[in-house]
Amino acid sequence: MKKKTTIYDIAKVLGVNVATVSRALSGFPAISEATRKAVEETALALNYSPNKLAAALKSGKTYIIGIIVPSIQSHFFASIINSIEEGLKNSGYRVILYQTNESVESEIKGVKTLLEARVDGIMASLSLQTKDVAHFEEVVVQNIPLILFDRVSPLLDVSTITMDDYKAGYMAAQFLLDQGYQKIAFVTTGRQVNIFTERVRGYKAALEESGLPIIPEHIILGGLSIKDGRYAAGTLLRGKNPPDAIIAGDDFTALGVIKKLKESGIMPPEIGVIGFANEVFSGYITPNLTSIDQHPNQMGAACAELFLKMIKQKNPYELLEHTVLEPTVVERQSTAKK
Amino acid sequence: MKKKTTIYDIAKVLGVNVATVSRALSGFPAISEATRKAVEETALALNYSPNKLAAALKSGKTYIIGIIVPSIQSHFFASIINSIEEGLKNSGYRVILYQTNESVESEIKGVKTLLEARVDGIMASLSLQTKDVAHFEEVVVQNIPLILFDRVSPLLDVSTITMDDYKAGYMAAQFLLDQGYQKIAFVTTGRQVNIFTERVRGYKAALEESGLPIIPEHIILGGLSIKDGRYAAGTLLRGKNPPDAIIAGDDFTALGVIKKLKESGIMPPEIGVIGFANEVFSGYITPNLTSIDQHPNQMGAACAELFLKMIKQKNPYELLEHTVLEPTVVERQSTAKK
DNA sequence: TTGAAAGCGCTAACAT
DNA sequence: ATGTTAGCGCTTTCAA
Repeated sequence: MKKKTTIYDIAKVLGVNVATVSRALSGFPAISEATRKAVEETALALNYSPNKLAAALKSGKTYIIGIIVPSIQSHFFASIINSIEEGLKNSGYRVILYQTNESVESEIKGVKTLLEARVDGIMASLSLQTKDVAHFEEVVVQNIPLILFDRVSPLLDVSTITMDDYKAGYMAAQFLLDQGYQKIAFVTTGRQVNIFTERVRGYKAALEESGLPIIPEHIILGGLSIKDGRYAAGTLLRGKNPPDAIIAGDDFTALGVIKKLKESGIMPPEIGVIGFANEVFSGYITPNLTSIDQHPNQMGAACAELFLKMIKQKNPYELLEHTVLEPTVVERQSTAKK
Repeated sequence: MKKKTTIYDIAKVLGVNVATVSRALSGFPAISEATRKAVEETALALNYSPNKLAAALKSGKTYIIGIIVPSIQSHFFASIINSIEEGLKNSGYRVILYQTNESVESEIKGVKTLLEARVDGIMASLSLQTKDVAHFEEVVVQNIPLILFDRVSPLLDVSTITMDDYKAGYMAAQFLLDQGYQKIAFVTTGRQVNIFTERVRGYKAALEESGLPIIPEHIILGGLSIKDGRYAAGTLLRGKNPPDAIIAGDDFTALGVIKKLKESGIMPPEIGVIGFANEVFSGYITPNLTSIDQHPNQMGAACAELFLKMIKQKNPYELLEHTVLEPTVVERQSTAKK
């Protein structure tokens, strides 16, 4: 292993002090132009690459921020991560990812790992399993900026970036009502996660406002997946009071619902179907799926912006923001009731 | 900012030496059970969190490996990353991601960043823009394990994990021929990237073996995207010798092709369509898209395994492996010629 | 403008 | 089994 060049090597070559080299390299103002130039040239000649570890150890800043997400495979989270990176690009911050795969244990491990790596900040979206959030408290105690996005917890007194999920649920139901549908079912997860419970709340509110009854059999709390969607659709069709429209907790579930409907000889929009997340494929399946867009890019950009604001203050927690983004209905064929 | 607990604090409390604490914490064998227990308890009581930075600075090992990919948004790369993480999970290695967004400058910056972070290894898939790979040479010079996957370069003498892209192209064409298609077009990118050129080579070989002519107008070298697919399909349909089947460089492009065909009143498999990557949506669009599966999970697992092998040797480059994975045709409706 | 020197928190010889 | 001690490569006072 070739020994790496350090500032000592540069200092020795030039016959100056390491401190001078350090200053020259880090853009310290009180340095003669000649020295700076000489240092830079020598650094290049010796193929010098600064050891950020040492700098971080000394300065206490790693310029790394950690992102904890349930899964990187989902287009929603991948887009958020993309936008966070984009928003942080010019600030010198790099990003480490940690996937929880919807497991709390993994999430706990992730927080620990990031803390040990001495990241300068953490952005997290909670796993479906997460109920207790004690593992995040250490982040706050250490005064490290923590931002929760999308899946947040009221138990944590930190800044958040979320969707207005109540409104999203309301919008989905109202949109179907406006199209003329009357018996609207909701297929989602039973997990007590705010984004999902809020959507159901919004859905119920829309029905009530229209004077429609809330039918318990129309709310199916299973899982979220293509398979769960198919299963739930089957249950609804066999029920004694089949719906004329179905809201699915995400687009994958909606896909399963559509599959089952088509197999049963029903082609949406005969029964209306609407999903959440506006995945890539949603515009291309048959029929195209109407979906609630949750604007992951806005969410990621907001995370980055907020983080940069937080680190500018002496105490990051001086500032507590709760940004709520507005969902949008992306209208397509699956709800085009004539 | 609360001052963090260090091993010195633990040592002071217990009246032992820091080295003892360090040993107890890192599972050094020659330590009395009593001491180990006392140290562990005190560590817990003081809410100790090891500073990996300091450990890394001293030991020269960060236990972080960097992954450079063109984009995390693609299901293909997301799956690979997932599998790498999975394969590394129990070895203590963590993963930093760097996205190039298909830009060389970004790739160069990524290599520099990872080197500065003193990662213990780098796994990379080249951007479409990348021709010169000098920026990766420094990694090899520093004797840091470098593995190239999927999009590799012959200019770099490192281990690789790739698909047999020649075979993939051959399989796609042969599969269509077996279905009875005769005039097969290929829509892909003109970039001189091995995976794409190899596929075209395989495609040509299959045609030749069947005694079919290679028609230059049937090979469209534009870009890879839904838009590019639509455009290329339009060009092919308007040509004086329209094809009866189209191979698209990826599933998104295939999606564009299908869209254009449907708009022109042609429903595949009337004209056969086949894509690459077997994206999530491919099984759900209408008609379902036949696609060449590139087994990203196998690729990620192979990367992780190879990396672990490399670091086990004194000289990581003592071992040079070139693993080539086999593609698979996932047959669906878009090629079901009767 | 530059130099000297003290650490950041940990590990790993080398001693005992 | 445990203690001593010298760094890892850098930043950052304090002096000059």
